[in-house]
Amino acid sequence: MTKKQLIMAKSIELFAEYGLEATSVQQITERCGISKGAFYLYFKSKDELIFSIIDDFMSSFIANIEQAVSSQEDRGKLLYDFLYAVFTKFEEQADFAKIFLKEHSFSLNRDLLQTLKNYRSMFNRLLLSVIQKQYSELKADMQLELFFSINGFMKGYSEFILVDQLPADLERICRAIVEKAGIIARYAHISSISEDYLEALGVEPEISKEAVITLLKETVQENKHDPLVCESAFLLMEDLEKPQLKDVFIEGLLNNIRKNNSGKWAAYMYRQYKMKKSGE
Amino acid sequence: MTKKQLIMAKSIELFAEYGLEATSVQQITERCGISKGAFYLYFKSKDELIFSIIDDFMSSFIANIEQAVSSQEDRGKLLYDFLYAVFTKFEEQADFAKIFLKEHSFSLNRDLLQTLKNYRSMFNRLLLSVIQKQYSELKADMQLELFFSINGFMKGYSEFILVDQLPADLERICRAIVEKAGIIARYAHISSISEDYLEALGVEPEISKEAVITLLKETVQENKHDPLVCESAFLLMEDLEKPQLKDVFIEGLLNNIRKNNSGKWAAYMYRQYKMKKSGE
DNA sequence: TATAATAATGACTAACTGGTCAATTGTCAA
DNA sequence: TTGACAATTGACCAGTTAGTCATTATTATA
Repeated sequence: MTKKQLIMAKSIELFAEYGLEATSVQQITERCGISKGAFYLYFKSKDELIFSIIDDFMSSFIANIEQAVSSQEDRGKLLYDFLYAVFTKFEEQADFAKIFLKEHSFSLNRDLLQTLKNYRSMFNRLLLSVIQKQYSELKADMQLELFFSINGFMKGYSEFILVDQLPADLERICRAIVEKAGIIARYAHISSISEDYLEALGVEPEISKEAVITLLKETVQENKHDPLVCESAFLLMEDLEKPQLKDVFIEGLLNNIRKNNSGKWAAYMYRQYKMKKSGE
Repeated sequence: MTKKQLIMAKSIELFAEYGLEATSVQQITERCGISKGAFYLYFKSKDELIFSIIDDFMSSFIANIEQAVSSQEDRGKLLYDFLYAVFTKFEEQADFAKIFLKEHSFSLNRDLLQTLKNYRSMFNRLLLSVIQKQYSELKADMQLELFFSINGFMKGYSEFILVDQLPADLERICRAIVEKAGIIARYAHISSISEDYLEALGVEPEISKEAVITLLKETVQENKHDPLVCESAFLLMEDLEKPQLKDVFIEGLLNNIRKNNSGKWAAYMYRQYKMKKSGE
């Protein structure tokens, strides 16, 4: 573990315990057993550290869910996989999830707020797409109802798992939520919120070709030793500049690079970029 | 508006915008147009201010809900009334609700945390009792499921109303939630969480006779001019010391004192105390 | 071993925090 | 107009914060 990773890991512990504001750089360096100066060798500021932590977690969070969902062929199991991916990650990274759950927006840097907003809308879009696939027979307004319901269930159970720290059977929780979603889809009729809100939910973030290439390059950096990943990434970059490969090949290449979080994230953003392109 | 109320009102605005920690006493006094010294004439410390704000809101919040629920004869409408009372209060006091929604626990005074926990469990008990009455045919484990579901719905919609600040039709939202609760009660079978958790949800706080009397005295203080309230409060105090009145009279006296928040709160705590007594 | 390059330190600064209190201002009865 | 009392002020204190930088320790290289 590099010193940078050490700082991030220990910071997450402290942030989860005391909060972002109330944790001082001093405390962080003490827990890491390094000097204050050393901290500033790895991060320009406390804000940058917070940004790194959130960005790190959220990108791998989104990428994980996306992978879980995209690898599920059976439409009837999509929501289950989605939920299971969410809760597993939450349980795995309980400390981070606590920060995320509790610290909503206050006193965060503007850029960070915007980034968080982007991630939230990515998450919303993922959940929405799951609902649209698994409950395709529903009208838009009732899909929105389902969205709110499932979101609520997730919030409630997250708090249960994280705050109360009680042992929970994730599979059972997911099955219970899926059951409830199913019966709501089947029997509910009253819509609570205008379906116009659907648009506001998952505002597409701007993704530039350059941003995707940067992500691919990072993936290459982190997988220097793995020729399969590197070659796949280079081919993908080429195809971004001059599209000629068939979709099936691209999907294969994307699967090749999904070896770690950085690769999963690059793959996710690649697809988003492509989808946006083809939509135009 | 007294200066104390002014400080509280302006503080709520600032806390909702920047958070409890990030708002300084300086900022508060500036917004109020008073000096720093003046602040400390009305509050011993910043902590005491925060405590006052939370205590003020929460006691009236709980008391309001309790009144709404206890005055509803039709069991089928209990949940609706409960939800409507919750959301109305949230919309009314959006700034406070934001604080409450966002600021979960970090770096708060121990006493304050305990107080918050007490209020939360009062809230939980209220919701549970509503569920137990309106869905009395359900087994305990499915009542717990309902509790989690409704809690989730409330969280989701609260965020929608407060954070996104969109115009919302409260009645429609409440009807939609009640419908979903009904559907879940009717068709759901998978329980996600052991029903043992029911006990942990609404741990009864300790209520002493003295505490209730103090509340009654405060009510008298705030309603000096109203002989009906004063007389009722005194009779209630007497009956606490030497119980002799029939329940129906006590209920009447309690209704008499429910003229303002302080009275509602005293009435709520009186009943809680009585219920605990009779349960022993 | 000697030298260059890199990593790490911790005393320091300037800004801000919650909280205090001697000094000032405002009020009102005599 | 005076004087007693209460209300109000803001300079001030001790403590903490994020962030800096001259100095020192460690490592790699020749």
